[in-house]
Amino acid sequence: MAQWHSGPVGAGAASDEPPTTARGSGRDTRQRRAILTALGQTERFRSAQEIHAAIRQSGEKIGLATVYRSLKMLSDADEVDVVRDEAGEQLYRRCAASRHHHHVVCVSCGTAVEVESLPVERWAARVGEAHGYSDITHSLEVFGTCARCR
Amino acid sequence: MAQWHSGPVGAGAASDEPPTTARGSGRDTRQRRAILTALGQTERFRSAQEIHAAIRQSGEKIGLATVYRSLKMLSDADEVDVVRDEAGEQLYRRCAASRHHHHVVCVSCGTAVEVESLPVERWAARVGEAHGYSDITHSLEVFGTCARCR
DNA sequence: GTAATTGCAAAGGATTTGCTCTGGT
DNA sequence: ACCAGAGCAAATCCTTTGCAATTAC
Repeated sequence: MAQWHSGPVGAGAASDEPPTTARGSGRDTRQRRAILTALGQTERFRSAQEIHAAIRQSGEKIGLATVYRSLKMLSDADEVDVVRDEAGEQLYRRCAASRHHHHVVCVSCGTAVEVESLPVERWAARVGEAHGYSDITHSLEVFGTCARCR
Repeated sequence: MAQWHSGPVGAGAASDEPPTTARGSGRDTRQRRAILTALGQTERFRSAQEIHAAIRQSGEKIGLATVYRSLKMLSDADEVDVVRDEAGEQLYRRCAASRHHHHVVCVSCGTAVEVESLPVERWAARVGEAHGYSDITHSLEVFGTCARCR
């Protein structure tokens, strides 16, 4: 119940290796690989359930809880970005940038592009402090309809 | 399941009358008045459950579903602003401004101040369009610890 | 009188968790 | 061997809904 926000949602991690490599995130299991592969196959933000369904359709057998647990680990490790759709559902996507950034997300298909803006970052910090707040963070996402969905 | 964002969360409505007046939002019932009164008593963002508890503690009898339904109507009518905390729970607050605006929210107590920024609005529109998206909207909230909670 | 509102309680839906089993190292 | 990780089902938790009983107008 009403626990307050403690940090910005979303960040990212760079990746040179094939998306099927697990790296620092725990053991190298078949399921973990399947999830990383699935994440690497699209630039769309998808829900845990969609990702789970996609993996199953590819023939892999995997439990929903495993998908949730893995996505949690990956997001905690900043290896995937997370946004919430209007319904409050969490959506995941693998990001290229490792630095702080935001997204322009298609409201129709979830396809997103990464963007950054120093001016906005500064604006948030300045406004927060100007009102007497400290430890300023912010959440920001831009939504719209992408060219393909128009 | 993954329904995409369709509009910005939060707006507001002006109010000259006492916060206990219902105005255009449906019938004037005891419960509706209690909710508006509760909303008028704080500038903190609170969950439907917290508001429900607050009303009950004040002696009024009211059902949780009624609180949810009323808050939904009020937010649809832009009479209350809504934000989501980190857990995805929806939090409500009555806002003074009727124009589009954002908030600096205390991560500890939920107290918020309204802010606006044309530069950021423009930035969002420009960036979205620059990437080929149309019908641009955005969600933005600034978080921090307020002076009283420091 | 009539339609909007309320109140429960049940239903929903996303996410988490308990616990045992399996497989990586 | 050891223990992280996987499976599955049950449990959470916020929020919505069905439906009969009320109540505003």
